[in-house]
Amino acid sequence: MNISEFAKHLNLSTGTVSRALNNRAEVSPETRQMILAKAEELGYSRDATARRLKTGKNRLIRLECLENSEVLSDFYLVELARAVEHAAHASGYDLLLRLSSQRRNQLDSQPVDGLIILYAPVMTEHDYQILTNNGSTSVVVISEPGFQNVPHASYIHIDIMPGVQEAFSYLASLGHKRIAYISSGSPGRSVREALPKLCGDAGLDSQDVVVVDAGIAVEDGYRAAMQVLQMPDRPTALFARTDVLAAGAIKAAYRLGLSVPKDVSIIGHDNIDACALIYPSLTTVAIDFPEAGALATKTVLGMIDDNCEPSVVTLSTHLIVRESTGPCPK
Amino acid sequence: MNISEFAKHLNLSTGTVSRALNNRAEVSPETRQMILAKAEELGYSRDATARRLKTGKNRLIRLECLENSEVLSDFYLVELARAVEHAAHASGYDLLLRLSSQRRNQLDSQPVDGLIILYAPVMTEHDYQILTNNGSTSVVVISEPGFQNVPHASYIHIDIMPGVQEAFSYLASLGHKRIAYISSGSPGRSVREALPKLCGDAGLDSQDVVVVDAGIAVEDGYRAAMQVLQMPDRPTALFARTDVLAAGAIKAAYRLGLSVPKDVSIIGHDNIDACALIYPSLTTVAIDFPEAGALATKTVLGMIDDNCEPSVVTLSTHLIVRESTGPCPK
DNA sequence: CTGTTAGCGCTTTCAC
DNA sequence: GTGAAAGCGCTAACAG
Repeated sequence: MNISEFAKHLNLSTGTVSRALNNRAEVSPETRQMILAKAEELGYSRDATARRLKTGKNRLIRLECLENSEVLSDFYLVELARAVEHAAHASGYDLLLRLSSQRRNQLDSQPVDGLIILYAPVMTEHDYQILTNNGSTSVVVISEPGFQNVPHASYIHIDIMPGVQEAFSYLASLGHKRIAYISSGSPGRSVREALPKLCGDAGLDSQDVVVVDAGIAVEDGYRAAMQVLQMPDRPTALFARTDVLAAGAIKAAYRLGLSVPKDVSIIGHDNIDACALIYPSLTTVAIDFPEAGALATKTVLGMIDDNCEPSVVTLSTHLIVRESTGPCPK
Repeated sequence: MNISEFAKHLNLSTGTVSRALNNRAEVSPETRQMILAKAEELGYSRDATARRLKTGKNRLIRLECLENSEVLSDFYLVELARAVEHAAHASGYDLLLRLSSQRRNQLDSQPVDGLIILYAPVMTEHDYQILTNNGSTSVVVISEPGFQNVPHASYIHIDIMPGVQEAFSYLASLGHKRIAYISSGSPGRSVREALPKLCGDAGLDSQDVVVVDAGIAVEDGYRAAMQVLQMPDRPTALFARTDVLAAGAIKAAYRLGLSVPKDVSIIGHDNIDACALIYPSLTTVAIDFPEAGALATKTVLGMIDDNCEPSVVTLSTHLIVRESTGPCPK
């Protein structure tokens, strides 16, 4: 049933029905009530497509998780998506999901009002024009600070440094001196570069801190830890860029007959839900993914509905101490 | 730019342009080439909303993950969603995601061509009419066998019994006799009911198998295992309905100073990605979520595009032996 | 092979 | 406070 059929049933014009359904003021309260009741009764609902065509508003945002980051992980996607979906639906927006970087047919791209991109690739002004349908789509990027790579976009920057600093200081407070940092590809550089300051503030000698590069898989963390834990003067604490790498490190420790945290302390990063599965429960630097998702959604909806200017918000991280860390062994 | 502006640029009619863009036969190859090239050059792309309104095809499917199941877990959602998204995009469909069961405004429901529902709730014919827009939306349900609760829907039934049988037989072959099954709410009943047969086929005495009910969280598995492992004649093997519960069971074993698998063997279920984080690597009954997702998508697209009749496909499971299981201790 | 045009279902301006 | 009608951008039927 379309609006004219429905209106005919009520002996009203499509205009009145439309106004009532849109909560316009110019329609009398009784008429509106009657229309609403009848709609419910007859099961009439407006065609969203036609509304979109007419109004130019899609009430649609897309969450885009590109596969080009060395820290992007399936493990926190649901947490993020849940927050985005919740916030979007609460504002009457529906959520499209794109997980793969498959080349899509530009000729047929689904028009959306807003775009939330996780770790956006570097983008030229021209790419941006295509992506945003000539600027008519608002975009917010969730990334680490410094990734200001999409023109006119808002950013939710997740600054991991506060949590990382906390972690180093915490390890220092436990008496650890020799520490290995297991990084995860290029984004790890920020920690590597900040190491002198990080160590200084923690009261550590940066000479005692070794940085090893790993990939993103558990096995990468396992291998990195295996290597580092078999060094002559092995570190007493391992700090990994992701919880996944930390899980690998724990496996390596076990394999070498080391006890965690008695022989070696291990700290992860991200506080993914799957942390709960690990034994011993993992001390980790927590990223608040639900907050990031909710904030990203709020930001993009603000740009869409209230014409907010692009903004940059930086989210912090903090250490959560659980059972995988302990005093430095003698 | 819309199609008439674009057509004007080329000194062609909108009809010709439309036909070219739709790969219709009646347009000359050169014209089509030229149109395609110009579209690329001028950055013209068709408005999907207008196409939808005209054609009645949304090229949209929705993945709906309702929060009403005791086995539904965030841990395999991404795997499933990835498969669905991949298959959908490959066929030119976009994917809407609904994770929460928030009451949505029926007056404004987003029209989709197809619906993939994970663990659908029981549904009356009337619910179905609303859900499917009077039957114009195809639906496929992913669930355990026996959940035929949506009228006219296709089903991807995941029959866990083959894998469960394998697991019991495998434990029997390792010499285990006293086994605890940690179930996860109501769906666990199927295993409880099948226990006599399961044990018979495995050569076990069902008297020796205890079933404990747990919830869905790691802590639930922990508590259940704690209880069971402190029984006078404690089981030598634990089999949990989900990997999450199994992870909890492993934690309990460790806490009690038991070694896995030397003192107690532990088997999980689902083979979620997060299994990789657990030590020792978890022997588990694998559900092929990517296959389920891909098949669900293929099925719903078949119903949409090729008018396929609703079908019921049953997917099986199988045991993956890793390191959390070993011979029964003396 | 190409051009012209009606109309998908809605919102919104303009009359009344 | 309500009705009539234009038109969003496209596709498809029809005409040539």
